Amino acid sequence: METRELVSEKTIGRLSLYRRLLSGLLAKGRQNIYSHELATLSGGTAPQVRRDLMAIGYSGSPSKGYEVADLSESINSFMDNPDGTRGIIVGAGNLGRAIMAYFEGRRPKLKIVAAFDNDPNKIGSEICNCPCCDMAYLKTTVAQMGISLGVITVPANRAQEVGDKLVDAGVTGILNFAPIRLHLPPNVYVEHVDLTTSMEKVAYFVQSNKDSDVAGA
Amino acid sequence: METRELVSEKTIGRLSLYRRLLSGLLAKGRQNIYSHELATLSGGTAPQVRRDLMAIGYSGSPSKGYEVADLSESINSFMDNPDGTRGIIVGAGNLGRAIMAYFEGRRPKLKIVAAFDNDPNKIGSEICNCPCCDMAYLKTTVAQMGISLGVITVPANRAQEVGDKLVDAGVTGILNFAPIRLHLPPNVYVEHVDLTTSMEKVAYFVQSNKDSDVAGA
DNA sequence: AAGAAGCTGTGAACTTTTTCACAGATAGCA
DNA sequence: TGCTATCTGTGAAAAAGTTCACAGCTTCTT
Repeated sequence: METRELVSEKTIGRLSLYRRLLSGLLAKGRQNIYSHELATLSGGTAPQVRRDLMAIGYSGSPSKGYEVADLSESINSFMDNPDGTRGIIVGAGNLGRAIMAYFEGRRPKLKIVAAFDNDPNKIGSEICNCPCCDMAYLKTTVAQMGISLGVITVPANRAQEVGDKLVDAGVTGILNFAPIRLHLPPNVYVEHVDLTTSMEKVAYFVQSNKDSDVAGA
Repeated sequence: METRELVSEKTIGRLSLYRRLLSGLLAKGRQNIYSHELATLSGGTAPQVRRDLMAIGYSGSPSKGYEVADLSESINSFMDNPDGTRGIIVGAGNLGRAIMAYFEGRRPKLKIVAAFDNDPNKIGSEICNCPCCDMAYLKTTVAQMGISLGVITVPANRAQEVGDKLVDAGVTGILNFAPIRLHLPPNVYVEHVDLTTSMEKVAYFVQSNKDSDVAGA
């Protein structure tokens, strides 16, 4: 009944990138684009782009390629919840506040509407146009505002507890920045953004470059 | 001559997680651990853990499993550059400063030693014990301090230019937080952390959960 | 001392993801 | 009109990553 579950996580990630690139092109007045051009912009390959668009049932035209505006709109309607998606963030420390600032106004259909923290100095203040609330109000806020997404930016030792509270409150998708893996029911989608691992991966591959002098472009 | 290039990027990522988990266990006085326990902690499977450790040539013992301290040390010596890895960050905005704070003192062999920005108000100041310098000094700093890693936290429209400057200065690994794909020579390792995509993926899978009520655990 | 239990290491099977390669389509041109 | 060039859509092949399943080892128990 739903084609949705059939589209892989990786494809979803790339579609998100494509539509962002397409927005940029659209702003520059670009009308059409070929798969190999989108591939270059997105750092992928042409067949991959075509496969990804095939996954959402989008068709281009031979020799004109894809229509930028139309494709962009198709990705939107495939990915966005028409009613919008509302999220909250738990942990209003440096990282939490930076992420709120980063996302503010980025997509019309996806908004962070409240922050939560347990620091009395933060509670009651406003961060990036969002109220910062006491954790005690998490469950009622989620229910009242129809929140489905939670962002976790608390320290590692509090992350599991916060994840449990979010799930208990009814959140079904979590973006976790804490450097541990959360244990949550399988119907909750969890995306781990592990900054330490990302950094250490780069450090590792830097080192291996150094060992073996690479020859040629 | 080097086993290093044979270990996949995914395995490196998991090793980074394993050693972090092992540090935690070590601090609690834990001595031994089985593959299935590490699997639970890391959100993977037991055979996967064993395969990953096989990749670095580490052997456990049947019925005792792996020695926590020894395994942790083995991963360190596999992943860390013995001379340490020094990095710089370009872009001292909200996100850049949050990331500096996040990494400060996290690993002895991996340090961010300087920040760069083009805002005159920031230049000359100190952020998380790092000097914030003018972009003009990037190249000489990289050379003088033996920097091999760069973190990009500038807006999308400046990211490619910053990437080019980093590579020109001699950096061979980049952690990019700007929401575009960088075009750089193939000998430079680039890790993209795309916060927008991560968020949009969660939003997408949240929505698809809602469509089809999941039955059972 | 011998059997039971439960682990690791790993070849082989399987699954997922990516890439290839080409039929079919469209537009431009002579 | 017919030829050429170049694109898309996609079956099939290849590659990458994961899981299975079991031989072999070690310890514990009786």
